[in-house]
Amino acid sequence: MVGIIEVAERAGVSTATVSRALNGKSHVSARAREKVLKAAQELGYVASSSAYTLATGRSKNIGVVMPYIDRWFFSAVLDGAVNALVNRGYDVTLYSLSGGPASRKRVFEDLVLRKRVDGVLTVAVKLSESELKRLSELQKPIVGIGGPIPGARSISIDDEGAGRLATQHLISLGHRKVGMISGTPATEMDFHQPYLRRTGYQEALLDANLDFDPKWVAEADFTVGGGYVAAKQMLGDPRNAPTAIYCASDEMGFGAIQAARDLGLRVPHDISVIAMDGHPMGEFYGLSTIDQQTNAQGARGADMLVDILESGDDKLLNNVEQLTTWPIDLVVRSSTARQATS
Amino acid sequence: MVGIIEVAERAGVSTATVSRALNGKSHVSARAREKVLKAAQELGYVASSSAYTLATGRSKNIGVVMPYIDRWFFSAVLDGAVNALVNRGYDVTLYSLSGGPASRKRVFEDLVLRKRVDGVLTVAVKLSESELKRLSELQKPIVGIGGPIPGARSISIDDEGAGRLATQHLISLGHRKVGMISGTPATEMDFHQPYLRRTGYQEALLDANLDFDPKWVAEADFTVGGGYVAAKQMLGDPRNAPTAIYCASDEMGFGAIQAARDLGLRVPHDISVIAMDGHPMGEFYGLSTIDQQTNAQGARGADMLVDILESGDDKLLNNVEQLTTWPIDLVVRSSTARQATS
DNA sequence: GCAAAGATTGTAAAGCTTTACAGTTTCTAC
DNA sequence: GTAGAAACTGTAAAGCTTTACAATCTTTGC
Repeated sequence: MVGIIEVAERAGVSTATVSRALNGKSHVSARAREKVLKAAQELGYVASSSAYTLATGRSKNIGVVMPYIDRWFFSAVLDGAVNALVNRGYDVTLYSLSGGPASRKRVFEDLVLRKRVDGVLTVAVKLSESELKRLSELQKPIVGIGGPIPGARSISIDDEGAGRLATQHLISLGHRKVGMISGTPATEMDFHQPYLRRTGYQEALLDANLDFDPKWVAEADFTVGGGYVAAKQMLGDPRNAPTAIYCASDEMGFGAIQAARDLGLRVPHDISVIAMDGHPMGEFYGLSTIDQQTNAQGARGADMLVDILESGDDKLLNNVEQLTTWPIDLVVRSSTARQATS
Repeated sequence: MVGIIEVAERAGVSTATVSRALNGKSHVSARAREKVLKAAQELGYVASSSAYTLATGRSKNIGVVMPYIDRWFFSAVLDGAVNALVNRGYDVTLYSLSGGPASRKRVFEDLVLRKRVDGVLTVAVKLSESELKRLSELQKPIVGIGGPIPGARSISIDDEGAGRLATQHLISLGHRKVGMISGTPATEMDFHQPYLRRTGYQEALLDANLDFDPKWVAEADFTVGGGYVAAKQMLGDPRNAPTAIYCASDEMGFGAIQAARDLGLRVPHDISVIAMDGHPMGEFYGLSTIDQQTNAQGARGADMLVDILESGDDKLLNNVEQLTTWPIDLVVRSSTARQATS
C-alpha cells in the first residue's frame, strides 16, 4: 500500500509538505507542489480516509436516516441529497429504519456515533429526546426533512396548508361535495402528515361553510390499490357521493382516477381528483396535484447541513431551532375542472 | 470525547483487555469482561470507527454504485442490499453516477479507494478495464448486479430468456401478431438490457415461424408516457396492428394498457399486454409480467459480497469470474389472454 | 544592503484502536 | 505436589494522516 511517506520520498520533500500540497490549505512553493503532484500521480496515491478522519476529526460523510428506501418519496429525497452532497465533497451513508426498533437503536448508538458521520440528515423521522441529546453531546449537527425537530434545523412543507389549498382549489371550481382519501393510522409517519393534510381539508370546508359528511373521508394505505378501493367505495354510493376528491398522495390519486373510470365516471367531467406530492407519473395521468419538489428538498437539506458544518460556528450546531417552510406548488392538470352544472 | 483509555482506567484494566472484552474475539475472564462492560456502559463509550479501520484495515462499510437512485428498479435493489448489509453488521455508502463522467471518475479514484469501503456492489454498471484493475490491486472484492463483470462475481437475470419467455407466453395464447416496446438507445444501460430483451423477443417469433413486421417494434424511454405514445402509435395503425404487446418495462406496460383503453380496446379481450420487472403497481393494474425480484437480487448480491469478505480467502477476491443467473417468474395477471377468435 | 515580514519547509506529536509478543496466573493430569 | 498446558493480561508498536511549532529561506521597503 502506498502511503504519504512513499510520496514524500519520491518527491524529495517531507510528509507535511505532501499533505499541504495535496490539500491546498496552506502555502507550498510551486516547485514543491509540482513534484508532489507528479509523485502522487505516478504512485497512484490516494489518502486513507480513516487516517484523515482520525487526524482531523472530520469524516466528510453524512448519515441519511429514513424509514423506507424504496418508496418514491424517500428515494427522491435521497437522490437530491446525494447529488448535493457529492458536489460539496461529501458522501453519504444510508441508514434505514425499516428493520424495527432494534435496528433503530443500533443505527444511533453504534453507527452514527462512531465518528462515522459529520452530521445527520433525517427524513420524516422524529428523533427521541435521548437520540437528540446524544447527537448534541457529540456535536453532530442534524437537519430534518418532513417535520420540525426540537432544537435543530428542519425543512418541511405546511401539510395543513397543502390540504387546505388542494381543497380550496376544488371548492373554487364550484364543488360543494368534496371527499378526501387520507391515511390509515399505520401510514402516519412520525410527523402525522396524513392527519395534518386532513385537518387542512376540513378547515377549508369549514371556511367555505360547506356541509361535511363523514362518509366523505376514507382511509387508505397510500398505495394505488388502496386509493382505488377507497374511491370506488365513496363514489359508488348512490346516496351522497362527492363530486370531487382530494387524495393525500399521488399514488392514491392514480387509484382514484382509475376507480372513477371503472365506474363509468368521466374525469374531470363527472368527478375531479387532486392529490399530493409531485410524483413523476402524475403528469402522464393528468393528475392535478400539490407539488412539493421532493428532490429539491433533499438537496436543500443537505446544503443546509454542510453550511452548518463548514461555518465552523459551534453555536450553529443544535441550539437553534429553525423550521424552514418549504414552498408548495399547485399544479393544475386535467383531473380537476369546474363542476358540471347538473 | 471518551476513548478506550478512559474505559480502561475506570474498569481498572488495560486498553488491550477492554478491546478484547468489547470485541469478544479473544479470551477474557468473566470478571474483567463484566467490569469493562459496566464501565463502557456508564461512560457511553462507542469505539471510533476511523481508529478501528486504521488499525484493522477493515471499514465494515460497503460502497454501492448505481447510475440512478430515484428510479424504482434501483431503489428496490438498494433497499434489499441495505437491509441485508445491516443484518451482517455493515453499513453502506451510496455513490450515484448520475453526475456524469467526471463524478464517475471521482467516485472510483477518490472515494471508493480511500479505504472507505471493504467492497463494492455495482448495479447495472459496467466497470472499465482500469477501474477493475484498480479495485483488484487494492484487493477490494466486487459483486455486480445486472450483468457479467470480467473476473468477478455477478448476478443477472437472463434478459434474452426473459424476452423470449414473455413472447412465448403471448404466442402460446394464440397471438400471431406480437409487438414489442423496447428501449431507445439512450435507455441502454451498460449491459444492454433493452437490446437483449428484444433479441429474445425476435428469437421467440422466429422459433414459432411467425411473421415479423418492423412496425411491431417501437422504441420508448422506459417511462409510462413513453410506453403510452409508442403503444398508441402501434395499436392505432389500421393496417397491421398487433394483437399483443411485450413491453420491456412495467412502467411502459402501464402506459400501453392506458393507450389501448383510450383507443377503445379492451385489455385483454382485444389486446394482450405483458411487461417486465415486477413493479409493485403491476398488481393493481393487473399487468402480466416477468418478475425479477429486484429486492432479493440486491440482498443476495450484498450477501455474496460479505461472504467473500469474511471467507478470508484471498483467491476469492476478484480472480474468479462467476455469473449467477437469477431466476425469473412469469406472473400471469389479467392483461394477457387467449386471442379472441375474430 | 538590511531588517522585518512573509513564505516555505521539516520535525514530531496527536488522534484511537487493535494485536503480536511476552509475561503471569490458573488448570489439568498424573 | 508438580510439570505442562491453557487462559488471561499488559506493554508497546503499528496503522496513516494532519498540523502546531520552530526553523529556514525569500521578499519588500527603504
